[in-house]
Amino acid sequence: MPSFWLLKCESDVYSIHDLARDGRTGWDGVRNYQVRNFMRDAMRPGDFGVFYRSNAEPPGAVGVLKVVRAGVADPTQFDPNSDYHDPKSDPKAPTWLMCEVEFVEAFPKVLPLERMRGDPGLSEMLILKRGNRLSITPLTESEFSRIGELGRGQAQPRTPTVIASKPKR
DNA sequence: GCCAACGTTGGC
DNA sequence: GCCAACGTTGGC
Repeated sequence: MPSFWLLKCESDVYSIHDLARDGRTGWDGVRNYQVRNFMRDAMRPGDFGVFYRSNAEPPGAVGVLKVVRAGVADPTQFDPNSDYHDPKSDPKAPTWLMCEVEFVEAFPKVLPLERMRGDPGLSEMLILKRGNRLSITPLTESEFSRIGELGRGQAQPRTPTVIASKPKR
């Protein structure tokens, strides 16, 4: 039984189109202990994730990815030229982990954060809670599938919209 | 560019 | 181990 995740990335750093092009990438640069522990203790190959873009106009969900490896040592911590270099980290016991993900799909257009905020099925989603800044958060299966429906534009309206028109004479 | 929220750091 | 100061995130 897979788990489901929402992975945030600033869109000018790495986009869903970059992932579509690369096919597979290391989700590196995580420097938060809680998120590291998610990747170490709970994330497993075969899990699915929503790719979420932050610091973008509009912010929102842009596609789906699949976890192929989890809890892998993040090489950027040992790279003195990287913004994520951590000189205190011991190569024999790396402080920071990453996961590897592969492209699954890009939504035809971004599903804006604002749209997700308005959806009753997503009201408990952590990303919508005030002050939540974790770059990876768990999703329930129903949140994951709802985001997929909305993102693909296949969601049924809750109340059928009838366009009233005057009969032509 | 503002600012609320949160994590981290470091003096004591 | 407390907690003030500081840095970062990220929506708006």
